[in-house]
Amino acid sequence: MPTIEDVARHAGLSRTTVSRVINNQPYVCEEKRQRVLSSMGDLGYVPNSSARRLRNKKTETIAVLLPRITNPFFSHMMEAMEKKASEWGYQVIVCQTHYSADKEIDYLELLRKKQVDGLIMTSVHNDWTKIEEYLASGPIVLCNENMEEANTAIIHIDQKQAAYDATMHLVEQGCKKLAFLCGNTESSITRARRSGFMKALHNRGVAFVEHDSFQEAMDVDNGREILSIIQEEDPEIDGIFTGSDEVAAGIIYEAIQRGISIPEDLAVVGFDNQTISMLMNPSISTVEQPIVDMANKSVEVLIQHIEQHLRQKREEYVFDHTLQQRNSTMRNIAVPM
Amino acid sequence: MPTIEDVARHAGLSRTTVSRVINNQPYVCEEKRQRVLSSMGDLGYVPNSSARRLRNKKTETIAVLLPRITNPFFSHMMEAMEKKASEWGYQVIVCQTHYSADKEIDYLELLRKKQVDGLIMTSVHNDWTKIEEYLASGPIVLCNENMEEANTAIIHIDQKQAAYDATMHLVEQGCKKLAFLCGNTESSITRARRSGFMKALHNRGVAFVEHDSFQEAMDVDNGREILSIIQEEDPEIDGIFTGSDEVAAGIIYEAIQRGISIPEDLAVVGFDNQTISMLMNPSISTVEQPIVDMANKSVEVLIQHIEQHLRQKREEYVFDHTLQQRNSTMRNIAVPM
DNA sequence: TTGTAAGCGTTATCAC
DNA sequence: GTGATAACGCTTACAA
Repeated sequence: MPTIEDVARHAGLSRTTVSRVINNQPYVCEEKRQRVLSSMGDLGYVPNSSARRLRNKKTETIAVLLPRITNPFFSHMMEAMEKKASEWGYQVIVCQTHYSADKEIDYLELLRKKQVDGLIMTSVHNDWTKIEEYLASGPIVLCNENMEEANTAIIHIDQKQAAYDATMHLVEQGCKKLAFLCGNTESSITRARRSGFMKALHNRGVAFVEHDSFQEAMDVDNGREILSIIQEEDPEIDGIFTGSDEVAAGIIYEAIQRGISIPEDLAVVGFDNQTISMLMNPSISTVEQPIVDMANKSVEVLIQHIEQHLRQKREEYVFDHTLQQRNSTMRNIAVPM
Repeated sequence: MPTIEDVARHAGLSRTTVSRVINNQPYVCEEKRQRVLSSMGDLGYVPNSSARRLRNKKTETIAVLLPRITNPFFSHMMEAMEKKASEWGYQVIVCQTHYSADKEIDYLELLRKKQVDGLIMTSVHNDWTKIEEYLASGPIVLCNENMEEANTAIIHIDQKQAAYDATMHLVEQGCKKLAFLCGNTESSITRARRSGFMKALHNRGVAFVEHDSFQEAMDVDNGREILSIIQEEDPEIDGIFTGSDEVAAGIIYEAIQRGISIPEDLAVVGFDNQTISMLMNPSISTVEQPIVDMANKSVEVLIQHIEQHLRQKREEYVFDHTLQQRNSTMRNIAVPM
């Protein structure tokens, strides 16, 4: 592979001049500019990324941490983030934590090694005090989680209000005994949603059920298992708040197998308005989040922080959610499927 | 940020010795090794990735090209690839081509810039002769596509046989007039599947329909539109081969809206055995590919090529597929849902 | 407008 | 065992 030195020699000029041409800098006359350009062409020269990164102290790369890319919520986040980053000339490294605090730390280390200029976390599995240490090495943006103590940019919806809205909807449809499901037990999201759920119940005096296995509800299989448990242990439950459309889909699938009718016997509300929520039969009522807008904002804020060396300052962006009412909850009013 | 120089000074030793400790090299006595280790701890030293990349001429990073990460087929590929790469200590850059040949070239350039050590393509939008030029800069593995001319490692299933199997299944269920849908028109996959589809028809003398809009069928919305077109233009079609479960789901969704009964009026077969194919009601018959195995193999082969400097040699790995028969096609025999 | 030379933070070579 | 020193390929003062 030819280096800048080779190009300079071939063009009969100095490395400096070649460098100026590469970087579109002024102070190089048109004739020499052309000579450099044609030498670059002749030799098939391409600037070496590693050398530039070392010299310029920037990588033009960001890392995006998420649990698993197969979860549609996160793949939609990633799609938008990669697209936006690419527009700004940044590369994106995928970092799947698989819900592990240790893996999360491994990926945060990318910041200290200077392998990335900045990092977006869409899920959090360590305490903020632990994560905060990494802010010294580069900017971190939280997208989705809202940690109260976090002194950095955070992008999210009002999870408490969203859960409240969804739960109130179940209550209004006449549910008398509700179950609350969530993913990662200790996340800020779960705490906020639980609090919104409880608030809605409190207002109406409806009963609810806690169960250990309702604490790790992430995917279709979890949803199926949970419906089985509910049938065995507490068949009186007639309404379920789930934290994801996949879990809701699993519940509905299993309910159909067992001849339980949705929404009459059991109303179910999902989260995220994924394609599956529209496709299921019955379709799934769900809370819609503006995923693409949130993703775009996260990347913009991160790149701004990178380029302006901002850090250690809380900066909050709250996006709006909307409740999509569909057939998995609508008991009173007939809704065209 | 402290450098190796700072650590050396703090420990009262040379950079060389510190470097030896960092890289677990021999010829450093235990006492000094400890002194270095504790200096590193005191200063919070972390080796700078850019400097290492320049010096060692390797990035320990690979790029994975795919159309869109939200497509479940590709997100499952990516999940497995990132996991496997991570086990080997490699980072993964996501490169979404959005079906564009130009974007594909932009990402191939990562190889020439030495920003990645190697690259996996899961879809191809340029001619092989164009892509081949990049082999000079680093290894490329094709996972999913099978280009006949490609002199590199390729991992795939027998798409022709898979399409043949799926089509024969439709024929055996009594379909008299079939439609063939596919994604990217000019891909090797489409060519192979079309040829398998035709072979099955040829054997049985069944009719089939071509239509321009059947050529860009990638997602749920495309599926819905296509069913509308079929209803208007050729309602006699009673069996559809789709290249993806999402398209099949869209077709089924729209068919239900219109009161068309599946599989009696219309049998539909999907591809990939995604979650959606099990969840839909009726469930979708589909061709299963061993995505995770293919992804793992691709990463292993790529890393082997990187570390052993192999290149320019055709090397083919063909994986087995299986047809999952479900309710979207099973007319004769009742299958428990 | 152009070129010389220093240095980004590592690691490999070679001498001690 | 240990330590100077010279790269790796690039950019940027500073000089000319």
